[in-house]
Amino acid sequence: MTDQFELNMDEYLPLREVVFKTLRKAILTGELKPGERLMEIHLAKKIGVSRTPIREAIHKLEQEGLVTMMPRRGAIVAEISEKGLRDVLEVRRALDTFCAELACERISEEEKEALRAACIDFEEAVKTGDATVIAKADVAFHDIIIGATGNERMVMMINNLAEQMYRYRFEYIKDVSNRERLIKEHRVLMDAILKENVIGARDAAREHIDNQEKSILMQIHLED
Amino acid sequence: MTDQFELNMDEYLPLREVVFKTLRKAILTGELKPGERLMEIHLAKKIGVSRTPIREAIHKLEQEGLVTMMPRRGAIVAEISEKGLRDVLEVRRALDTFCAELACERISEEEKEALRAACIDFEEAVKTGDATVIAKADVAFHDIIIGATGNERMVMMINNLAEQMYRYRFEYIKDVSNRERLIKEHRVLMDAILKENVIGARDAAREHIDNQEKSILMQIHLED
DNA sequence: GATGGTAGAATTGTATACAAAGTACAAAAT
DNA sequence: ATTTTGTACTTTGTATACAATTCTACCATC
Repeated sequence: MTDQFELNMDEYLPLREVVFKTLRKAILTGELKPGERLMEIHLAKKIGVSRTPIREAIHKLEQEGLVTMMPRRGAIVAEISEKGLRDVLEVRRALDTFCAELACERISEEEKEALRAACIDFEEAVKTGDATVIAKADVAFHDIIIGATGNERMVMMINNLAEQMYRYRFEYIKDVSNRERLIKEHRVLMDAILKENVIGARDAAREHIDNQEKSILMQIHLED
Repeated sequence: MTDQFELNMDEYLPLREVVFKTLRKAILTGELKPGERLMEIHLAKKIGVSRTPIREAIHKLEQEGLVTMMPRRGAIVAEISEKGLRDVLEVRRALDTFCAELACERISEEEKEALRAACIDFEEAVKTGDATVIAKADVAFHDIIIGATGNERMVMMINNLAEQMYRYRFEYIKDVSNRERLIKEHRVLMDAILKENVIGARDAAREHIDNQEKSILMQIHLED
């Protein structure tokens, strides 16, 4: 009587989506480096499809801000300037602090429980020392807060902004010296939200982004 | 000695862009109504191009949130729910208040002058009574404030959010009873920014969006 | 040596062809 | 009368062909 026949009838994914995900991953992991050209025929041959889905995927990546297109001369992996990063972080600061406020007002009991669990998961992840695991746990923690706003548009927009910074964020997490601070910041943010302390949550969220910005900008400057 | 040779070397626009703009305008003006199907062959014949640029334009519209696609069954003009509108407005509230704050801190003398001019232009536009003219002057006024932040990403994101609501916003402006209030709100917001009164600017921006939300939601409910 | 022009290759933009899936509707079955 | 099913017709997804533009390299000219 249950939906036991809910077997995945919807396993179809257009090739353009497959290609899109493939290329996005390649960009976010650094396999495709900023400035590198994306040539349709080459990618088509490499991935084993025709040019059409490649083009559609590249256009989607352009909309996401991960590639830059110039008419009649193709696409390159987007180069993000320091100014661009600052801009992204500035928007995130506005949205994340707002999310923290909203979360205080709207978070449900289930979400509170999930938040506690995610906070502990994050601390466990730090213990493993694996940056990939830590990054995932970090994303999960923040997703709960953002999701607690109940605002799907907000979720989409913040996810997109986060994507822009994925590479730098990952480097930030790899830096062991940041990890204890991250744990502390998560705790402060969580406690404020659990107590529905709006001002405390907002301040904690701002502090969290500020520190992220400092580290990322420092790291960028080191790269020269 | 000026840039008098800046002649439009870049008059080339890919067909996909032309089609995109055409369709977007049709959606925003209500010529294509929410729920209406966008069929590639029909549009191709109507506009006089092949399916390829049509497809690319539709995909772009999907990314902008103006159309909804279902794999293998095509695209429809996006239907925006009341919840969706509330969500958009909520994000705008966060961003617009933040922009107002930033504008106080960063606005240049030239931008202050432009803001004064735009405010007067808006009042003049209201006198004409033409909703299209008013809407344009309104957009110009807000564009100066957003632009004063110097954050290009912010500009892009707010523009996209504004686009989602264009139809409703337009109805709002058409309602004569709102116009005097709009003038007053613009004045209050401008004065706060010119005086670099951060708190006043933020409050004025919030009030501005709150009133917009009230009117738009009321209008939606009337439509039933 | 620098400049400019030209042929050819490479690449993107657009159109079209073909395959696969979805839709609509009428005839048949219950 | 309602549901099922078969079939013709649309429509989308992908591949490929062709056109237009840009890039590259080389040669001629100054």
